Amino acid sequence: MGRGRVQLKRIENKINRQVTFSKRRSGLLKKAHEISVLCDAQVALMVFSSKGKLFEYATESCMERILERYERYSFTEIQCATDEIQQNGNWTWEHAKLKARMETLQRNLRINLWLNQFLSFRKRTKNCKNRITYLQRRRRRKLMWSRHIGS
Amino acid sequence: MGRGRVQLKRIENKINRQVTFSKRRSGLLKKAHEISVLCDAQVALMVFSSKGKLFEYATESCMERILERYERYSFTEIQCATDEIQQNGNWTWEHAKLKARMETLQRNLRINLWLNQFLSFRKRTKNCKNRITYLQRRRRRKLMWSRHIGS
DNA sequence: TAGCCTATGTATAACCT
DNA sequence: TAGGTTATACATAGGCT
Repeated sequence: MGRGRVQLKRIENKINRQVTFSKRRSGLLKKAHEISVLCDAQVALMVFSSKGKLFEYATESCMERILERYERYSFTEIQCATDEIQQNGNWTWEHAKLKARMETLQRNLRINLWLNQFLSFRKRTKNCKNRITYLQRRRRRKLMWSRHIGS
Repeated sequence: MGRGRVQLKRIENKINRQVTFSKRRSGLLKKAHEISVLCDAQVALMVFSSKGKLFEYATESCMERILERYERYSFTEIQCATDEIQQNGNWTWEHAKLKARMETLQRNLRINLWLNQFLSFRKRTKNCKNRITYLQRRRRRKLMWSRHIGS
């Protein structure tokens, strides 16, 4: 598009690549939005630049719900695949695929576990801080009380 | 595009909507692929039709890795947000956002746990079946051996 | 449902600011 | 780095099969 045909290969000039990325990214997000509105579809789009910056679009700006839907979909797929394996005993064929998927899900689970640990750690830290503040306050109160009595 | 300008609103005619969806979907996937190649970007795209069918594109056809990256990114975001909360104590402002994110992640965790339980159940079932087959075979061997001795 | 055709609207490459 | 301009290439609406 534009002046001259484009070869479908990495743009070597860094500046051109950055400019093209910026322009095409906005085009892509626009098109994603259009199809979601025109055709009543749910769309989730994630774009990581080569520098690792994230740009995202999601229908009704609810990425989580769509990702969850994707996971459910994948889950159902695995269930079907496994049922198939059970039925026709074609274990070796689906094995690699299933194994790969499982590993990914276990990785995700690990990440989620991290997150939970992290959050509970934060919570504990916060509680701890609150506790300290409470104790300090109580001590101060006591001190003031004793002074009050003393006076 | 094409003959006549398009209003950005849901196409009411069901057949037109389906046709447009099909055409625009392929266009969107193509553009996603192009930006990923030209600009060295990682792209993950999920499109659910109004009927609930999933179409997806991912750079190097590895959706899992990109989703994982997204999760890591979100994780870092939460970490930053939480750090911010810790620093300036602006708890109430970020609380709702954080809580929503957490709920989603807990839901995802639950799904992952289900999946693991499901898969280990399948494995046990399979092991159990193998055990039965093994016992049947041993019994048969024994029987044949006793017949062999008897003859 | 998918594929081809063609007029037309859009996106965008190269360039400039 | 972002925003504006313009010539082109591309995408696609509506029609037909």
